[in-house]
Amino acid sequence: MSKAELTSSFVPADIEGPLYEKWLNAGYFSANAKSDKPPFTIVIPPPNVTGSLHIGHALDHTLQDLLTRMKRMKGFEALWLPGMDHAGIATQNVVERQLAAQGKSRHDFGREEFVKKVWEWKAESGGAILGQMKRLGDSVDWSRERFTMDEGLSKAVLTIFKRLYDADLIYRAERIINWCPRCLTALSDIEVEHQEIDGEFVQIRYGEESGNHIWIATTRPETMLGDGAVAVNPNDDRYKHMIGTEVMLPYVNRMIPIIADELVDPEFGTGAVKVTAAHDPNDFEMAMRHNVPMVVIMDEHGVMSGTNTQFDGMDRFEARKSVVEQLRADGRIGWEKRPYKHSVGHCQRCTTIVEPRLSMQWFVKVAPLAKAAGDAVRNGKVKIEPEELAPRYFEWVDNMHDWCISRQLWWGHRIPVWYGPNGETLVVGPDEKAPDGYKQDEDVLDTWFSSALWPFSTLGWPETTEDLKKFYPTSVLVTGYDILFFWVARMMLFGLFAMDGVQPFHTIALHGLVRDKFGKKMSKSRGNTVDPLEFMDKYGADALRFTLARGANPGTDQALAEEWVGGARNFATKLWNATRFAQMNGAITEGDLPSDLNVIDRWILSRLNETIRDADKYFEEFEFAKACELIYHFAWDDLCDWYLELSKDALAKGDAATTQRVLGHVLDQLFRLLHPVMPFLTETLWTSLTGGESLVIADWPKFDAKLIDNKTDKVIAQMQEIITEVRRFRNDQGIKTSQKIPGRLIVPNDLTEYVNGMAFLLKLESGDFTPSAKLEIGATKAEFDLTGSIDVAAEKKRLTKDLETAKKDRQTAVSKLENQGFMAKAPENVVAEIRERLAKCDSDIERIEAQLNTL
RNA sequence: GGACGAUUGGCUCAGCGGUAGAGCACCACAUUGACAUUGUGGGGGUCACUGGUUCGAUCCCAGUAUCGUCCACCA
Repeated sequence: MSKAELTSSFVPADIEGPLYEKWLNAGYFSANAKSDKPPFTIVIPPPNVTGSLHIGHALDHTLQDLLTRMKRMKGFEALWLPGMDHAGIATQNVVERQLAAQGKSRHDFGREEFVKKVWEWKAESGGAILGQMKRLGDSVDWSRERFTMDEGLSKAVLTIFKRLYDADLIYRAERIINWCPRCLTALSDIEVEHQEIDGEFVQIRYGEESGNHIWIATTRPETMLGDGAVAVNPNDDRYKHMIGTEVMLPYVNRMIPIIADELVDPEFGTGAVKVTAAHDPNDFEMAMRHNVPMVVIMDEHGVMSGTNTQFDGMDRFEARKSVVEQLRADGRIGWEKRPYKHSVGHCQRCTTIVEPRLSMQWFVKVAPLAKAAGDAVRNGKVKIEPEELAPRYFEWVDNMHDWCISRQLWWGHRIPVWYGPNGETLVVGPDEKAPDGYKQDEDVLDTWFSSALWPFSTLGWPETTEDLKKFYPTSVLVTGYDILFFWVARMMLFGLFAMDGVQPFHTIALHGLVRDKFGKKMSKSRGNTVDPLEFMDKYGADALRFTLARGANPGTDQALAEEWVGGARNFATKLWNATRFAQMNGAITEGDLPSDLNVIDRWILSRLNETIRDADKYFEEFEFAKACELIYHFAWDDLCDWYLELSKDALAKGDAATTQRVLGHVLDQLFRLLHPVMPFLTETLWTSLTGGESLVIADWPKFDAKLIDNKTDKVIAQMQEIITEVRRFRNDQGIKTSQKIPGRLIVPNDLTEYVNGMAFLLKLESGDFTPSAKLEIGATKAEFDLTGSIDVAAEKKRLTKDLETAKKDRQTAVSKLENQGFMAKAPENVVAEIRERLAKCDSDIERIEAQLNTL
């Protein structure tokens, strides 16, 4: 391939699409497997179903793709396990919302037709979101994409269901579950979000004042209609005598017993608790212990029903008000606390307040599964990065309640249980059929039930496929900590169970969430969301990727502002122009590195190798932010600001084969190192510079210890100091940057070779002149002819300031060296360093004072 | 009520037992031939507070305060 000259000084806006097509068509993403290394498999979360790319997905995707690209360059066969799942509430909600906009509901279609409709919509939006993800430059071989809803993976769902059922780990029972009256389905515990709300807390009297009566306190007065008992603590002296007696429940006119249960906290409220067994999990527990009747008083919409009171037909919140009013009118209310802050569960999807409700559901018995999932991390089979997040995982896994897996939706995997005409129950596995006359359970499975199968179902399980043998267990799961419980922990539960104790992945790498520029959570209602597509349009996919990767400290949220993306775009431009400069100056990318390297060459090669070594380490440790920071500063500061600048003189003279080769080498390696983060840009620059086929299939840069040369740091630091000082002097004297002035540098021996280079940068013209100003920078002297008079005041000000600083620094050093404790206990190198510092301060002070005197 | 984390320049965040860092923002100057999506120079922080350990603490320890997140059956 020939080298292509870069013409414009800006990165073209349209490199992404064509490049991605090129990679795809060339088969780079699937064809570069090198078999001498174990496969690197990465599990990726199913994209959301909102139909557009969310910034969180962009982050996920960027990091996953980054690792994949790096591993491929390192010679691993790196595989993504992509797919689309989300067979759950979210998907159904979206479609139902669309139907509602047309004044229709799913019931206008019937189950079969509705499911078909969701499929159509899903294919469309799924395709859209995949397209958007591709714009980020993913290196997925999408030919392996699988839908868990398709036949093959339904098989996995059937298989695991039957296995769990046969192992007594799935059961059906009537329990209190979280019910969303809007989505009309059961929810698992983690699909419920608890929020503090302003509620009420009221004291209510059961029974007549004249007779046996008791004051209870509740935040949910309307549920009194379903009370089956009142509970008190058995050791509560106030109520001991009442235990076993009965009180009259108002309106319902039923006598309910007063029972004793340890669960009741005598300190709280009145110390007497109403027991609404069918609408509260605690009450349900107590009711089970004491045989209290369970009365359901609401229908699935949260409307009061079946109480045979005037409240039937009222919405639950309306009923609450109404019940209190009636009680008040009847003199049954004691104190009322309003507002009363307490925590109430909301449906994660639609924010409706969840109604605990007694109903028949399917559950996974999690205790043994969760134990294994916890142990896998405890015994090191699976590592959580960063490890600070492990306690969260343990807390959840070790205290998990049984998982309600049935959903009263139409979209999803139907529960594979069939009921016979005589009450038979039959679990139908794959390749089995229920007998005629049997009817399938109407409910579908929780999304996460099938998502939990991801690491192996996408590889063909339950068949023992070649893929499964090769790629399971997978290597790394990269995802946000927000779905640690939803998805990650569930994959652990099922993976360990289905695969006979083999973990689904060895590392869980958790990143944080993307927040707005002030670190606030993004939300539509707050209006502070950002659109990744918009940023990609404006600044390019690479700029977005770089921004996200640069902000990705493990497990930590990152603030994202448009300015940061702009900054990343600037970085891209910088690299672009550095490459143009290299091309214009004949950078060479072939052949061995020359042996006649000067100190500047040795320095940049040393810095390059340090950067390769450290950035590689950081990438491997999922420290993306650190790796990016390192590369950024190497590229911009070391390479562009110093190496290129210091090389200009030599390059301008046209006798710089060594510099040309070193420059070509450094850029070549830099682009390899940066490729996983900025694939499009580096591909363009690298192929243009080297004429290579593609960076995607190039080798990862190799750290070369022989090129580390720390002695060069000191020399370069000296040169940097000289240049900075002279520039500062020029600046203080008001000399234009572009203006050449007569001047010369008198440097110590080790710098003589670079005098011309420095003078070139500082726009100093040698020749005969009478110095009108002098500077001393360490062992270097600088002399200038400023023709006119120099600005004495400015120079004095500067020197005085420097003098003060030097004196202060000197004092610090002196007091340390005079400190006997320090001298006795501090390590030698530290003492030596302080001594050096003192010496430098002394000479600085002497020099500055001398200069001041001459002014 | 538990768990985890945070508190560092105007903003967002790194960092570290040995004279405080970045990006952006700010001020001044500059249209120089890689780059104004730039360059050069500059200003700005007693590293939340209080104790302790240490020759030395922004860093380690304890406590306090504030904030954030997650978990939890407080009616």
